[in-house]
Amino acid sequence: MSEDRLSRVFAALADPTRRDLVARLASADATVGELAAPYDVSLQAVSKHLKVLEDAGLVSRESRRAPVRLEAEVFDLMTKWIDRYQQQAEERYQRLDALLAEMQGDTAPTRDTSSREEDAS
Amino acid sequence: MSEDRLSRVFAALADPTRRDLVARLASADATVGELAAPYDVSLQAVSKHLKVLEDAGLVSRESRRAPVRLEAEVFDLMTKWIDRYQQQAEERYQRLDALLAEMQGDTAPTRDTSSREEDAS
DNA sequence: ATTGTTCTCAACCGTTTGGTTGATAAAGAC
DNA sequence: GTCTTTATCAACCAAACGGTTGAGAACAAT
Repeated sequence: MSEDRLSRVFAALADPTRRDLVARLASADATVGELAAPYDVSLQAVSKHLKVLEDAGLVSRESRRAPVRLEAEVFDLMTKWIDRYQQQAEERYQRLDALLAEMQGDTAPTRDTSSREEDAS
Repeated sequence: MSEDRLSRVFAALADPTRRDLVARLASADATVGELAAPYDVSLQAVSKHLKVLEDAGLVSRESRRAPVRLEAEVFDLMTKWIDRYQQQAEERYQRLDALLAEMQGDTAPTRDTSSREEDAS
């Protein structure tokens, strides 16, 4: 289930350190050690963070000490989800605005396509 | 810090139930009770979920029993973050491709065309 | 004012998370 | 080979999470 995958992606990015790792990997691949250097947590902690990112599919490596690479395709998963509901919500607002405009400018509200919506009192 | 806000937004969306709530609110406002109905968890659990969404700024209400409304602007925060690094990563790939192309068309074949990474810095 | 209904608060419980330290595996360097 | 560096595994800990139940607050209705 890719639903579960979305959960993992969002959860992975909910941590500031992990978001920073992603941000840095966007400009250059880097080894675990290099990535860990700037933070004041242990290397093990960063290694764990990378595992979370890897399990979410946001990051990959060819071998143990190889540089970590950002997996940009996963971003599409998120944007697809976001865009869908953002668009849907915006359409609703537009419909609502149209309805209000109609009610105000004209006293013949006969056909309102958004009939299931309660009247915004 | 709006950095912290991003964390809250991503964390909020990391839960499938909360994503579903957002999905449903994208098509229509709804009260807590209405929102809770389809799930087999307690109303209190859903109320908690809504609080998480509210703290993240994803959702709002005018009063206690008023219908919950989706706050679409927050999506921009995410897409802005995502787009930035996605774009950055893509640019890197393009630069890398260009580099490889140059190296191949140019002098000695440096053999091993699949040695993609590093040295791009 | 009393009654219902709707929602939130509080306390609790098991699991997950982000961190630690210490030991161990794996890859390069000599 | 041996040694050193690099990264992971394992066990542990405190805090946060997602759920429960029970009590109480807030609002609508009579």
